[in-house]
Amino acid sequence: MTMNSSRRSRLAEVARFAGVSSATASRALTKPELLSAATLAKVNQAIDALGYVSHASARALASGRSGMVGAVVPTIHNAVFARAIHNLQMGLADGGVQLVLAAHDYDPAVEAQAIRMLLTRGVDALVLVGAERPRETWALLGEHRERVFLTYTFHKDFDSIGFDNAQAGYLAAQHLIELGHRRIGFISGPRRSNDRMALRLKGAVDALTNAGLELPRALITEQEFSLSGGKRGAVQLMGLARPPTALLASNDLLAAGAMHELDERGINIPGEVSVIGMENLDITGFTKPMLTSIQLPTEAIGTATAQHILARLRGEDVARRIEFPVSLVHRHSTGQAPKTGRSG
Amino acid sequence: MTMNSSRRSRLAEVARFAGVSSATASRALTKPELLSAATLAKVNQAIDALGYVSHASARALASGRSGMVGAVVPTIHNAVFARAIHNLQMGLADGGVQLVLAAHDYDPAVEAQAIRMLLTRGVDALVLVGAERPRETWALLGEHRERVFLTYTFHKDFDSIGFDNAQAGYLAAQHLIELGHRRIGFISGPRRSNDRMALRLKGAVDALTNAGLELPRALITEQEFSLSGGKRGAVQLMGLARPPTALLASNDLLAAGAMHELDERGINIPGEVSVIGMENLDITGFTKPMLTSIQLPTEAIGTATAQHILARLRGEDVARRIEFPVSLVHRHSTGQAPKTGRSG
DNA sequence: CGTAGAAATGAAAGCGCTTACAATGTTGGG
DNA sequence: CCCAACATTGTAAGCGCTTTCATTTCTACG
Repeated sequence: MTMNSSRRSRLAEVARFAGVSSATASRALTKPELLSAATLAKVNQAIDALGYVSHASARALASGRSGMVGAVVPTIHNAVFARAIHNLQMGLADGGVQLVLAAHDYDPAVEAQAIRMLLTRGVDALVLVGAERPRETWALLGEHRERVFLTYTFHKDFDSIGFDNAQAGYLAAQHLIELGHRRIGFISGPRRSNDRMALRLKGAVDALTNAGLELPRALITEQEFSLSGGKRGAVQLMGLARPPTALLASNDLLAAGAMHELDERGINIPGEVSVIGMENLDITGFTKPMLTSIQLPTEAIGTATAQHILARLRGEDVARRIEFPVSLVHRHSTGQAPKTGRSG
Repeated sequence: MTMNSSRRSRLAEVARFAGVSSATASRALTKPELLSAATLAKVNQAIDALGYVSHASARALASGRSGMVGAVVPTIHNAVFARAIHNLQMGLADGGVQLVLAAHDYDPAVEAQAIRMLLTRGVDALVLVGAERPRETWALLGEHRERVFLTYTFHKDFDSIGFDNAQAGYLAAQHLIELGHRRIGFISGPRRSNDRMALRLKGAVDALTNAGLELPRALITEQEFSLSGGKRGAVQLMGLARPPTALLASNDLLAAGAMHELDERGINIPGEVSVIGMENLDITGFTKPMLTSIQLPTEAIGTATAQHILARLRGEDVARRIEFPVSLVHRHSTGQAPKTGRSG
């Protein structure tokens, strides 16, 4: 029941109204369990009567805690991050913590700047994506070791929440290899400042190596994360003298874009060329044929990160590392490699 | 050049190091033009030497300005909002302002709560989407009239940045009408707490009315924003005794999902049924046939909102209302209505 | 009853910065 | 050479809250 209209009331006024000291009024907000039931009730009544709203900056200054968590992500256009951020924000909100968001579009300088800003801002925790960044940025982060949380990759010095990107690449390649494919084209997302991509590629290479195969440079193409990027990737790979019999894309959007191109060229999927993606987005059910993909725990990362941070802020002792599994979801875009390759 | 490792240094130390008062040191940060070049240089040198980083909460408390802008959006999964937020954040960052983000998943109670939290937080500006919310929430916003910025719709009492949603619906329907369609099915996104959807629908109805046509209830279906939602919408509408000859979806994802369903039913697009979407996303170029859509100024909204807020914070006098145009992008999913309807 | 120890409350000192207001130094016209 | 007017810098009072430490009030037990 807000009464006074203009000036926001102070805690001191609440205290006076309730007939207690401002220390007690403050405790009603932060540590109610320290007060007797009667006092607490009086203060809360005063708060209602005056329509009191606490002043976040003042609290932050006095307590040293800001009640905010910062997150610096490459972009929120990518569904992977959109999901994770969404869950992160929702989870934090449940704990009364606000999310300050910054994106950097894969530019390390912008990321560094954002990190600096958020640290200045005094966020209680800082969520970052990946582990690839310039030495100076790491140095800065090192000074705030206990507030920094890494996602999508692991790092021994920081709390990390993620999954095994290499394993994701491995599973995808393994699947294709088992289907008899020997020449596999890899459509990667931007690899600059993006260790996840490098790891997925590495996993695929490992699988191939284990099978006595190779992934020549020519069969790797790097494209921006989009349908168009996937299309361009397919154009490039299928334009080779000896095109691959399978396309491994490091996300579903790229895979769907590639399928579009194959379709336009009249190439049968998976009869002539198999395609596999990653992330297991909605779109996998809407391609023709439906897209085989690697399920990544993107939502889980957001939720788990929120939980984890909240627990840490509460002072609980929690695991320094949370790893989620990845798995293959076999649909219809992958099949046996064609009997005879298109070339010698 | 950071020197002292542990304790973060204070402005007072900088002042001492530079041999000036702390007021002067402060001015070096906030109003450098008030200082003589020599003094400014001394202070900046001290700042470097001590690796000084200002304390945001302290500044906020003392100055009454937080350097943060809050945004409360329905969700960041929807590409429309993801884009706008991305641009908003980037634009604000250029002005040294941080973005605090909250999503509410179209739940008015959650939105109200988020608004309250952000206002408590003392954000310098608050960006909201749409104008449909409970009376109490409006009352709260009314108390902060000068900090609230509305996007995607207009409101006479608040600064607004958006476009004419009704016009978008009108254009789409008009296009179909001109192609001879008389029975148009409308696939809407969630309309609860979402005035944009209501407006788009209204625009379509207006266009139909102007042409002496109607949009019966049965031809309107409400689905969640996703490919699957679009598919379900098509299932529903095409399952009618007299199915429509055109589908108007209030976003491209819905339209693409609907096309998928039509395709599975062996219905030719646009020969038998035309489909039109809105937003003009990437995906319009990847459906078969390519999707006709209404171009919405989503990126512009983010960028413009950032500019606008920054200008306001600088105390500049700027327009209270910014409206961007929408336009039809004709591709291949819409065509002449079939000569003979499927029914009497 | 008296008293040790716990529970509840209060007094007051900041948290690190900004900003009126005051004080000092400069400049140029009369 | 004096003084108004301006340009710089300093003094000090907060901004609104939390929290340590001290004090008072209970509780329970001998």
